[in-house]
Amino acid sequence: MSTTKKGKISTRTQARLEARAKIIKALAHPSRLFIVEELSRGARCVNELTEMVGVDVSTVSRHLSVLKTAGIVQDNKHGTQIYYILRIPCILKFFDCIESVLVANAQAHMKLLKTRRS
Amino acid sequence: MSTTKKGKISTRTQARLEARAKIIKALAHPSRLFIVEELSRGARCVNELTEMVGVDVSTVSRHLSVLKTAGIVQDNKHGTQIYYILRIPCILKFFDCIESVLVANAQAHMKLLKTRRS
DNA sequence: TGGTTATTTGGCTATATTACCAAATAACCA
DNA sequence: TGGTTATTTGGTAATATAGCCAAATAACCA
Repeated sequence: MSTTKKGKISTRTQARLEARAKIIKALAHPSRLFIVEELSRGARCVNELTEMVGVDVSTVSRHLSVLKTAGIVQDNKHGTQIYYILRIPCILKFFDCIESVLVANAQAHMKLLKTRRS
Repeated sequence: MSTTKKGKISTRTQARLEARAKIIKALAHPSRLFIVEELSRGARCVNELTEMVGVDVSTVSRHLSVLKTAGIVQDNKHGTQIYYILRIPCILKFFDCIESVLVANAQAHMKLLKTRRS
């Protein structure tokens, strides 16, 4: 038996955590969240996304590359355009959970305001 | 009606994306993922977590502060110790989705190896 | 009060991330 | 082939993040 039970993090666990963190980090940017949401509605090419996101096309390309490296999106060459699609649609459910953090934060904030008043 | 439908991102949407990204970013670190998982088993004080994570206590304290600012954990003073607890337990389900990205990545890798061989 | 333990914060360095512009590459059309 | 459009990549600057050590704070005990 190796080190488990309250001890330091095992190498195996460490690797698992790093792998997960990489994927989460790939999602941790407003523009990339937008891209993922948009792709959930269907394939989009770099140009289309660029117009919507409103930053330089090279920046959008880099964001897409981050998502692709993480395995979240996949590209599809079609003539001179490259269409991106979501590879893991379940990523969207994930957002519900994030939303619940936001709701809780908002509630806590309200409560704080009320307390202050009394 | 304001700008929706294919146009650039609205200010409102932008704000929503930024709020979400902040929370996701707070989770995007191996040590913080570990902390969240550990807290899902029950309250832990900074010292306990520090022993497990294996970095300086000041670093763990900073990680906890990131999670707290994001609204993911909550602290509970108890004598000279401060116990942290998960504020949003659903955060854990979230990991299943991340896991499915990892599985898909592994499968793609396998497939690639097979293709190379033929 | 003075000492001890738990935790946070300031200051610093190293590294990573994001954005832009300009240039390179790729695919198509005339 | 030369031109045009779509996309990626190199280079660079600004900012953010993660880690450590040392010092500050807080709570307890003798």
